[in-house]
Amino acid sequence: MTAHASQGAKPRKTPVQSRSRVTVDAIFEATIQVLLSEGMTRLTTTRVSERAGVSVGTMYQYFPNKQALIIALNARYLNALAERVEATCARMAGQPAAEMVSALIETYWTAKTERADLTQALYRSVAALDNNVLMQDFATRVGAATMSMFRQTSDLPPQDATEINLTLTTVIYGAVRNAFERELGMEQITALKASLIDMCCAWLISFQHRTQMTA
Amino acid sequence: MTAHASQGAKPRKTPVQSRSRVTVDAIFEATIQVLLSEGMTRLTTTRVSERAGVSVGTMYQYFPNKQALIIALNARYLNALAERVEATCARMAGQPAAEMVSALIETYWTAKTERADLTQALYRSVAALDNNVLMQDFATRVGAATMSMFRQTSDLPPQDATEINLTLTTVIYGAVRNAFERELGMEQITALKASLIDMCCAWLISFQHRTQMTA
DNA sequence: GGAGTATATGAAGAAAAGCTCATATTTTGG
DNA sequence: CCAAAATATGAGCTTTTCTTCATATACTCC
Repeated sequence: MTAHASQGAKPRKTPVQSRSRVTVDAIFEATIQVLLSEGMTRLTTTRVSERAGVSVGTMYQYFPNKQALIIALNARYLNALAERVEATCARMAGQPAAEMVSALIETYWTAKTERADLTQALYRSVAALDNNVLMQDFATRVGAATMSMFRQTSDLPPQDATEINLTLTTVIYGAVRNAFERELGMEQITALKASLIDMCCAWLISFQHRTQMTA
Repeated sequence: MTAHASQGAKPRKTPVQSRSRVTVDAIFEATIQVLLSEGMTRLTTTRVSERAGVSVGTMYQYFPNKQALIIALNARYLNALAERVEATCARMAGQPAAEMVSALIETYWTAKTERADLTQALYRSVAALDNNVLMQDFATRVGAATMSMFRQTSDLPPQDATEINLTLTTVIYGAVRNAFERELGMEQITALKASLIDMCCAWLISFQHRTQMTA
């Protein structure tokens, strides 16, 4: 992974001592705080390092530029999210499709809700990036996990897994994100989640009916 | 200066002569082009005015700052989109809910697909804005139109209109956006649209069943 | 303890972007 | 045709931001 480093997106140095690991963590934390309090446009290297309690030079020792910092932060977050989704997928293997959908939405929703402000801040920070391999990679990685899960339902033909996977993931990720962008009250959010689950399940059932007919 | 407009988001001057209207249009067009060719981070007042073939000063005569320009551009786009959705809603009043959903998705989808690159560029440009009343206003406006439409279905109880409206709009807008963010091939896009319509309809049917039972 | 490596510092140069204003040109209306 | 209003200009001032580098401090391990 040291080779192609497309746009200087790689860390300059990798921390080896414990204090530097602390430093890098502090920088990430500071980035989040600045993102939340000042917004993406006012996020500068100086502000971040100030907040982190380190000098600008230190920051540049680990991140070759601002973009790399944002990318790294998002990569970190997306990685954690992917791990959780993967865990859910593994856990639900072999279950009925409706259970899978429900668990998937629950996982995704919870991960986003835990820190709603951060979720939104990160959404915006990635959008500010011109290049966007991150989301693409995330989609591929998580797509593989859900795909393998849907192939192992107890109540759906495996040959439909591709269509099911594409549709469900698109709808779920999209709806969740949109739900966050509107600023809704708690009751609406909760109702929305329930409806989303219902909707996905209703579609799956209609799917089963169709395949039964053709069978 | 006039009364301190909220965040300087208002146009400084409103064009009255025809040549100035041409100028403003050119600025909007240039903004789009720069957005597409250079991306949001490299979009600067200088670059935009250069592309528009006017001087920077001229730009600042109509837009007090860069943010105002982006806001105005998006407002313009969202207004056009809202009008189309409103037209569809008006046209579909009294029809079966499934027809409504289908028409709504079709309208939204077409509007986005017509200029997919622009759609994506605008998504990013708004996201880069720290403050975001635009989307909120759009959601409210379009929400009113769809709400009124769903209240007039031939096959659904009007008291469920609120839940139906919130759920469907969230799912549709979210899914459409997500579909654009992944870079999918034509066949996948088409399949996705069909599935989305199916899914919404399946949910509506399940909804009808439930309300029939309680009735 | 000391040589060598890792990490931290922050003043300062360079680049970029935002924005203004004094001046010039065009249009309008009487 | 002329004065007032509208519109256009763009050099250049200001502010912000990025980034580097020479130097200093801390750690590791023999």
